[in-house]
Amino acid sequence: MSPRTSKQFEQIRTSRRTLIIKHAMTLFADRGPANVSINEIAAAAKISKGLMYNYFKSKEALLKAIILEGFSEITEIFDPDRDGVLTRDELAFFIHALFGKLRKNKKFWRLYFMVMFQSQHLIKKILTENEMNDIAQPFFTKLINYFTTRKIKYPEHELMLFHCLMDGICMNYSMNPKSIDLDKLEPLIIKRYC
Amino acid sequence: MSPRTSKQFEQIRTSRRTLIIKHAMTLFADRGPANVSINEIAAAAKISKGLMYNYFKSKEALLKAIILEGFSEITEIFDPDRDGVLTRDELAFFIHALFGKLRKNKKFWRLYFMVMFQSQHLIKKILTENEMNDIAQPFFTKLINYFTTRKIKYPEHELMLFHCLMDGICMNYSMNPKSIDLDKLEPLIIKRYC
Amino acid sequence: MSPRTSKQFEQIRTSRRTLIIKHAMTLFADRGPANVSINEIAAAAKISKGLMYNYFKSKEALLKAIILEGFSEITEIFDPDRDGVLTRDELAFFIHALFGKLRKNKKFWRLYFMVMFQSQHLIKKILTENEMNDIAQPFFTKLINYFTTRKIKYPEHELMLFHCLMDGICMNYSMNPKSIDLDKLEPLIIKRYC
Amino acid sequence: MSPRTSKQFEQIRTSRRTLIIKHAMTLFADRGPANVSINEIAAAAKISKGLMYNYFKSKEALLKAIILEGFSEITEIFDPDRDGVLTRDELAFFIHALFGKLRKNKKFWRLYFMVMFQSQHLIKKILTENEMNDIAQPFFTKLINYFTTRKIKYPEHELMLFHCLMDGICMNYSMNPKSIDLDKLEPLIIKRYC
DNA sequence: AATGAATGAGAATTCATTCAT
DNA sequence: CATGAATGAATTCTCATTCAT
Repeated sequence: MSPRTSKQFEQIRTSRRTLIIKHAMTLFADRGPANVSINEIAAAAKISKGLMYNYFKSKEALLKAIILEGFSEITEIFDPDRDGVLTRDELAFFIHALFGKLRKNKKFWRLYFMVMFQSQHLIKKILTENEMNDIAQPFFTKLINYFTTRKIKYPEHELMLFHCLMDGICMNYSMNPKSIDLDKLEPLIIKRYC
Repeated sequence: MSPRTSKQFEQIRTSRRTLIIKHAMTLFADRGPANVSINEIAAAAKISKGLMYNYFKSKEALLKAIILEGFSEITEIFDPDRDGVLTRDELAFFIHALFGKLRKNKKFWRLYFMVMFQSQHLIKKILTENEMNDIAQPFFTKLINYFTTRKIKYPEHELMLFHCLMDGICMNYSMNPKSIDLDKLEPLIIKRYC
Repeated sequence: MSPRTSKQFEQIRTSRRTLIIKHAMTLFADRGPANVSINEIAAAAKISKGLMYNYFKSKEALLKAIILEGFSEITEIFDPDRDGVLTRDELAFFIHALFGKLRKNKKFWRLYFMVMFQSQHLIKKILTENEMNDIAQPFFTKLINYFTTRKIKYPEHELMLFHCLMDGICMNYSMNPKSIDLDKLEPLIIKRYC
Repeated sequence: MSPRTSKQFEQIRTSRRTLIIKHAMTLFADRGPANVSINEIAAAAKISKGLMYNYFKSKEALLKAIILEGFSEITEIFDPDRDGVLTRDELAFFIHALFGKLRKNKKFWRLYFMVMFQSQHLIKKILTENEMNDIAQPFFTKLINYFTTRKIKYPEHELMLFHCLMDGICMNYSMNPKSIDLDKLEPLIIKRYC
């Protein structure tokens, strides 16, 4: 057998990393990061405790990585924007896309809310790195324009309401999917806002 | 010297208990129950670790006590209703009262959401004891009637939206009060729903 | 009502002391001294923790008192003996008396064996105080004479056997009374040795 | 450097386990399990507290392991017997073997009696697992036959006496070896019973 | 790269004992 | 004499992290 090439090593590293993140996320989301030990994560991912530290330098680093990974998945939906204007269809698409992500990543959302409430200092560090604001802010600005254009009296307040509604849906759905019927809610919201 | 009367002991116990709860709630809400040690709570309350256990038989019991105490404060707002019908004014009052509680008990709400996400098994035990459902359910039923009467097409979905909106507001406000302008939102919501 | 005389106080003290000892012995014997807290004893005796310390200056002192009290009950049977000779009837009576005490004080015997095994240092202190040896030794000497007179070849070894047999019976009976039929054993032993 | 093989790890584990058990048994036997802290055991074995828990998941588990280990050593003597009959020689051998074990494992016997008295619930759990009864019972049955064959009037009572005598010897010898001259007792007992 | 033995700081909890009243 | 609030040392146990191999 020929020795593995560095490319093959690279592939092993990447897939193993993904594996660790996958298992850690499930455990973290189910029981809270504080209640999951490195041991358990290693066991779930079928690697040794020591190797874990080869991939993530600490438990906090692992959590950060998971949050960041999840963010990039989710922040994509704020992305499009050729011009600077938000159309009805674009907003409808955003809502649709958001709900799609939510359905697909229930577990991540649950973890995200957990961390959000539990250790804001951590989240803030991550948010800065990720420049969350830079991503969401333009979208919010466009939403305000959108509401202004549609003669909404207090567009910033409308934005708040929209934002809180979305948060409430994400929170409730990620915590207890059965309590929220996303399929029914989606058209209702689109009808109301678009 | 005559021994202390049982009434004196009771006073001591009550005030100490309140003291512990006060400090524990602040710490729990700020950093999450899992990240606060009994030691820290005792230090904050300026009592010995041992005394903590004289008042609460475990950390979990302390958390439960705090949650229950907070609940009883909050569930009052679901209360009134002589007849079985919800009027516009009553709904407006409910929204007003809810926001009032929210403003007053930011810390508790933050803790509540935390626990909600972190340890649903715990919350479920408490909720059962507290018969949360028995309290909120009738209100939800009345809200559905309310929407039906007002010719809303899908009253249950409207309820979901209302519920999520309120949750989103409570969540965002308790986490970061500056991000939400309750005073502006209140009339807007009342106007929309009442 | 006239104030209590010092004699009345004396009576209160004595009966309370007895009460504490009674409850403590039961608890100690059932679960082992190390697994019973002062709190529990006080609760069982329906007095306050503080008062306990008025009667016994420490947990160890309480245990000592119990052991001593029990000893004096039991060592009585070694007592009689005007002359220096042990007759058949006297030995038979001793065996009978020993079994009588055993039946009556199962709990104490259990505790005694416990303490014996667990903290010999403690027992030794007590034994010295009580001059256990001074009490049992003359009896053992007489038993040796007794065996010698009856042409037993190795009287000291016979003593050992007798001693071990009695210990074995006491131990088994106190630990699990149902496993030993004292009523049947008594005549058998008397027949063998007297 | 190549990583350690699993066989090497196994060797480490076995030797460490033995080491811990050895030190723990000495300490437990000397002062009683309840009066020995994990700290002390770890110190005696010159390992860290944490490592103890890598080998035994709790103090109780450690105690169980010690008791079980000791049992298997001791219950061997109840073993042989092709046919169902106990001969004089076999009984003599049993007595000899028992005393041999006793001499060799004084410490364990002391611990065994301690645990027996202190926490019967624990012992019962272990005894069940170990099927102590299944081991001793057949032997007892054979002893009864043995006594019956030899025209002993009340064979079950004779068994009781034999049993108590043996217990008494084991107890006294394990507690204070100097008080019992096993070498002299052995032939006496064999002469009497065989 | 991989393993899991080993560490040690720190967490929750218990409890004998003291002491103000 | 009586009470029980209060203390603090000790105990069991957990777990992130390190490191020899």
